[in-house]
Amino acid sequence: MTAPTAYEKHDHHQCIDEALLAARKICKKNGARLTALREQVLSKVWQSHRPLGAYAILELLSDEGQGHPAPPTVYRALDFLQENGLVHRLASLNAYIGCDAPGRAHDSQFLICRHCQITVEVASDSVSSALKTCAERRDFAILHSSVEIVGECPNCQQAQS
Amino acid sequence: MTAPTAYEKHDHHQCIDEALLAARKICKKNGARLTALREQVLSKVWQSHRPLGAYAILELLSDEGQGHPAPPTVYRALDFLQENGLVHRLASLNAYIGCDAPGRAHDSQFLICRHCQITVEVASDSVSSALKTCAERRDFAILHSSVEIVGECPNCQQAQS
DNA sequence: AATAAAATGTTATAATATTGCATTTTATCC
DNA sequence: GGATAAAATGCAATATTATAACATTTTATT
Ligand SMILES: [Zn+2]
Ligand SMILES: [Zn+2]
Ligand SMILES: [Zn+2]
Ligand SMILES: [Zn+2]
Repeated sequence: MTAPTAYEKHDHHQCIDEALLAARKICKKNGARLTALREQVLSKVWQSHRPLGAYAILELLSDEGQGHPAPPTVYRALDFLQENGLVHRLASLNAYIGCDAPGRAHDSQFLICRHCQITVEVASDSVSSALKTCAERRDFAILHSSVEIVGECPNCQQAQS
Repeated sequence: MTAPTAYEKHDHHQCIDEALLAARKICKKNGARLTALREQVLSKVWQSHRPLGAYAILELLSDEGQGHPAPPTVYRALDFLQENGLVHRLASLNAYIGCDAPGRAHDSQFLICRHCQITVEVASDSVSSALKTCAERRDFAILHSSVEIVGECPNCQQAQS
């Protein structure tokens, strides 16, 4: 099994299902409580491979008839999901996306298509080690790092020409 | 002459002066108008090696008795400065910092001390090329990229122990 | 000097995020 | 099982960051 690359057509329900399964497993291991609300937020985040803003998630929850939750509800769920490595926040977009490799410690590296917004998480060892070397050279102790690369995905480049 | 490393004690007035001089030169070359207001904003941004929020800049301008400018005033100046490569925006902090190498095209790479907030811009070729390779491998066309590494600067690490 | 373009001033408002406190749900202890 | 504590959620208000829309002023061009 190869992971779907997001750009390609794929059975996206599988992405959501896998994400939820992985999340349950990880939370169990961490002794963290993946409540119904948190699962709902996580599945909204996974509804596409595009980053989603907190207020967009809020609307989706409303639409689903879960009452009309207030912002803190969503932000708290997102905080929980981030703490448990299940979602990442993309600072340049004020938006959130499901983590592709939850459970493994890793920094945050993304390719973001400015056209279609499809965003893929990458886990480049050479990027990571370049960052590490760069920091070490300056005696800087890394706590966490984030890489956000904005550009055009293969599909959108083709559509252009 | 070696560039001050921000962590070390240095004559910071020189940083500000150099930044202003460089800015004038670049704007002249670009046919861009570095107005009094824009210079004021740029020097506020350079008042420390710490990223500064738009509203903080606004306050500094007020304190200086330039009247009480409104947010758009500052945001417009910051937009101008960014377009001309004189400041960078740090998305993870919603804050702005003077560019260390204006004039040369480069992506945005920073080491941010979460303790003292001192932030240094780095220009690591190995990071840049790792990013490039990583994107190419996925047929992703980079428009721009940003790297924000959060951790502890050498000074704050020492103070710890 | 007349005109157009660019920059700034001003007011209002949008978008994102947090604080503080009440209530409910879940876990823990006896 | 019932009492207690801890965690999660609901909810109202508000803080923070950023932009839109339009009037006025300044600067450049003719
Ligand atoms: Zn998918
Ligand atoms: Zn695309
Ligand atoms: Zn300095
Ligand atoms: Zn520090």
